[in-house]
Amino acid sequence: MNNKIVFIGELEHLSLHDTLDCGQAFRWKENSDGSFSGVAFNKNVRIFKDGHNIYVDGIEECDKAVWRDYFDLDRDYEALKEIFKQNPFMEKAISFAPGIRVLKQEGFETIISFIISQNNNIKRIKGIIENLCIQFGEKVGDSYSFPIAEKLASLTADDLAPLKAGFRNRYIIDAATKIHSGEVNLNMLYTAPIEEARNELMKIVGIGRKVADCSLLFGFNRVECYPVDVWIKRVDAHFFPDGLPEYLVPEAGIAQQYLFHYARVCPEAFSFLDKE
DNA sequence: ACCCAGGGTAACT
DNA sequence: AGTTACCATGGG
Repeated sequence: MNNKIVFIGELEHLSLHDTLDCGQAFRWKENSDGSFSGVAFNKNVRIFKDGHNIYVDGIEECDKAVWRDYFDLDRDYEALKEIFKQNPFMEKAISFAPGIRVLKQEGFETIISFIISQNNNIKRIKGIIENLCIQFGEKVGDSYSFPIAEKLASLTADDLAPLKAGFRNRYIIDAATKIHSGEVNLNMLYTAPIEEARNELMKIVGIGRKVADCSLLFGFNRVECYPVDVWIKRVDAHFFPDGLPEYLVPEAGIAQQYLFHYARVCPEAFSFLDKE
């Protein structure tokens, strides 16, 4: 294997830690030196920063555009954050983890991952996905690729029993089957009107609005999607009872990721609730 | 023993 | 059309 280190881009305000471990991706592992290892686009890579420079170790020069896309490097997050900060709670959320960027991950992997995420916690989601890859993926370096739709479509729900994903097993199989057959068309999800895209994904048993929105946001770069999970429900109830302000709406999904991470990780976020 | 986790489905009013 | 039990599993 050609273990080449490729320069991806230069960006001061990108934190690999905040971005790769804020609950949008589940397969990255932090190394002791602060770099991250994992498998994406069928390659086992290591990502690290040197100063402001971002590097991916283990790819070819021609893959550079894919990885720039993965980190959404051509979007101006600093300008976005300035706009978002008009809201005081948003300002706190951004200050807590300013280096977050919303990734553009692989579509199929994202869909299956967020099916697994439902009524589940992040630690366990990671474990189930890792076992899914080991069991049904292909060996890539010293790790495993995410299984392709064709492979999962050839299985039954019972075949997934070792994953301990419980009631989600049949959802995974239904998704893989409909995607592999073309009954659910992933290509349209990038550009279709958002309601149509959501409905396309919701043809799959086990995908409702929330999982559809997470899939579209993290897997298809649909930044207008605002997935509402239990944490965002709390945020909305206390800080956006009348809906999101207009300046958050066009990229609501990006705002959502700052809010989600802050609400979930920082105990201070809802400390005002203790005053009762 | 009870409650919760990046929810969805089916079966109720 | 709006609620609610139930769905597997593991951790607090």
